[in-house]
Amino acid sequence: MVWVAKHLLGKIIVTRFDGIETAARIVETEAYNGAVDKASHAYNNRRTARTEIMFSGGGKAYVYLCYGIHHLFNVVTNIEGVPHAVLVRGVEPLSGIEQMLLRTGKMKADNTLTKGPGNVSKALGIFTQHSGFDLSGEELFIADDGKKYKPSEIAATPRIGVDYAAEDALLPYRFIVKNNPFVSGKKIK
DNA sequence: CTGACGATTCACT
DNA sequence: GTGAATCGTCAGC
Repeated sequence: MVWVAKHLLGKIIVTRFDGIETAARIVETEAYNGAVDKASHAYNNRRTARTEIMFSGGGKAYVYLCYGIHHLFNVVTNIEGVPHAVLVRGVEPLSGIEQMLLRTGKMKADNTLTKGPGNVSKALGIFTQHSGFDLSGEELFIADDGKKYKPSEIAATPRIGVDYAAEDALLPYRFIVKNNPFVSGKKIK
């Protein structure tokens, strides 16, 4: 379901935790192609307590704690039993920016506020406890205001930070909005 | 139960 | 450019 990652560009992530609403438009995603993708946690249908959420069917959040510090937010995209997910790597703040500054401890709303998967989750207030949340619920969901990016505004590139996945790291499963300051990946790894 | 390590970020050289 | 921070998850004993 790689096309879903492309389709998610321009959609809006809305969170309503503790009565506070924040919203941000998705400008960068990465697809994780389940059983046949070495970069996926569910590679070879590896089924554990953590990856169980990806097997439970699409429309749910999968949040994973990485390096003991960063919470990475994914959207589960396939049918029950097929562990496909899309990682949100970059968003553009729309509302609740004051709250995002509070959560991240930043003073200014510059492009580092929601650039990179760890910052996205932090700014939106998403943590591992939200893993498994249904995205059609009231606290955490995907909205669509009709914004569409033209094909010429979108680029597909290899994924970032998954070099350990060998040849699968070269697959063009990362989708970005060209020239958007909230797209990550300036650094080379 | 124990040890190794990661879908990253940030401070420092 | 390099390396530390930091802890849940998973494989192995």
